[in-house]
Amino acid sequence: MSSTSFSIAQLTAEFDITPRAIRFYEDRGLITPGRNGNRRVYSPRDRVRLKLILRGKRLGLSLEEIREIIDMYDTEQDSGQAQRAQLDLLLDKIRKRRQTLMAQKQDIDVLLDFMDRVEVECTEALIALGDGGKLAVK
DNA sequence: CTTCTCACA
DNA sequence: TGTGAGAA
Repeated sequence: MSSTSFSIAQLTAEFDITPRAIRFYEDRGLITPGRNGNRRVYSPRDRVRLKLILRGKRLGLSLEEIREIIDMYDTEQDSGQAQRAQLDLLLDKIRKRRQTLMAQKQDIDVLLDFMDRVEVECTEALIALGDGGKLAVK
């Protein structure tokens, strides 16, 4: 049954990432696959964790933040409270991430406006120089 | 195919 | 946060 364990190649194919990225996550302590000799063996649980890692990345979370969250996923055997704690943490991460994004969006809008003004200034300066260079296309 | 290490943006 | 190279 290939359903009980996966090779690193199977995982890279399924999630479209490199073997090195997967080993990197392991190095960072996000996943701890077993070993068959020196080959890594990934359990269904490892696969789920990998999926969670990728989802966290999409949300723009750091590997450290992702680790905090999915580590609770294990502690959740006692369901209930732990489940709640994990969800609360993820919610908190998402809200902070949103704040950061909003601030960046604000900075971008300000920069875009500034560029509009500088562009106009440049164009006017060019015209003042005596010729609308661009417009005089032969 | 997979492993590891060193170096590097 | 990963990648590339090179050796085993």
